[in-house]
Amino acid sequence: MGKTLSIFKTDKRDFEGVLGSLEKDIMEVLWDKGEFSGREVFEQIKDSRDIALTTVLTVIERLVKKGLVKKEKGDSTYIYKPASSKEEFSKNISRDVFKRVMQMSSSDAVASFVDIVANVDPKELDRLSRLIEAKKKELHKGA
Amino acid sequence: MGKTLSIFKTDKRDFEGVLGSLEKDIMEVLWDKGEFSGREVFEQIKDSRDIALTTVLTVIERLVKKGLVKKEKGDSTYIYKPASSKEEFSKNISRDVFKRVMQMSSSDAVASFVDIVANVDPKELDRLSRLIEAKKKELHKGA
DNA sequence: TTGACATTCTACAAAGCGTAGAATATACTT
DNA sequence: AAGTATATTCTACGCTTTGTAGAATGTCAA
Repeated sequence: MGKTLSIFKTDKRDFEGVLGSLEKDIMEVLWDKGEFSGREVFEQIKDSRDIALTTVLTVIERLVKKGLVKKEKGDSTYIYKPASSKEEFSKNISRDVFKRVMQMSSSDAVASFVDIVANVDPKELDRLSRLIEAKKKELHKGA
Repeated sequence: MGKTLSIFKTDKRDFEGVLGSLEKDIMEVLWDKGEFSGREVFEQIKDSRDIALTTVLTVIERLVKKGLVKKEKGDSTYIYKPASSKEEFSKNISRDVFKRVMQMSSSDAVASFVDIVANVDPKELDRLSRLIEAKKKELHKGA
């Protein structure tokens, strides 16, 4: 099986084009520990990349502006926290992405999805079935 | 229900970040008719946007470089054709997107997917069930 | 006041896309 | 062959996003 198109700008980005690579690293740190000062984030990251403190701060501020990170006054420094858990974030992104892909072509999308699930995580197929059944019932009930 | 995050760069792009808006318009024209000269594409597009011929040509060339469009010598001009049908293209993109989202968090993704399908195109739920059953059998068979 | 650390500002480079004029090539017409 | 029209290619600019980071400014304690 050849690799699929490699046309994606998103190839070099994470979380479906929402985050750049440094942004993602920072979010991971924050998600991991819940909250951190700018310097602490820097300390966590500087081992894996050669980077300046101010670079990290700049990017954190951008994340704040984007609404992905909350900034709160701590004792002597500001502290930053993720605006939502990684799970919620992932879920939101999935929803968004799926919605758009479905609108592109729902039948193709559905077929592809099953293939991918089977490929990436076959165990999820059962869960998927159950979720569908549940959803159907919910719909019939006119929920 | 608020709208989901609006953080996506892809908000202003089409086909999941693969195409810009003009690129997309051009692909649509080509998908629609199968093939066209540069000028013809321009003719099709110029009504909906105020644009120069060379702009269209430039972008078509970029699409050629990306491998999305094929360029062939015609009689007096080159003609351009989509490298793949819109369906195939969509499918490839879906696969890619799904794969990445699944890798992000397969369980969250699966749950979101069912919601979205139910939302966007409930009829697809049944098809989805059938596809899953088929896939399961296929897997058991050790295909 | 002088550091030391925190925070903000300002700035640059690279990439991707929309944009399009300038330059060049090719061919048709007279 | 010269001239004109059309086709194709080149070159380039602006805007946006992200990574990058130094300079400037703020704050607090010794």
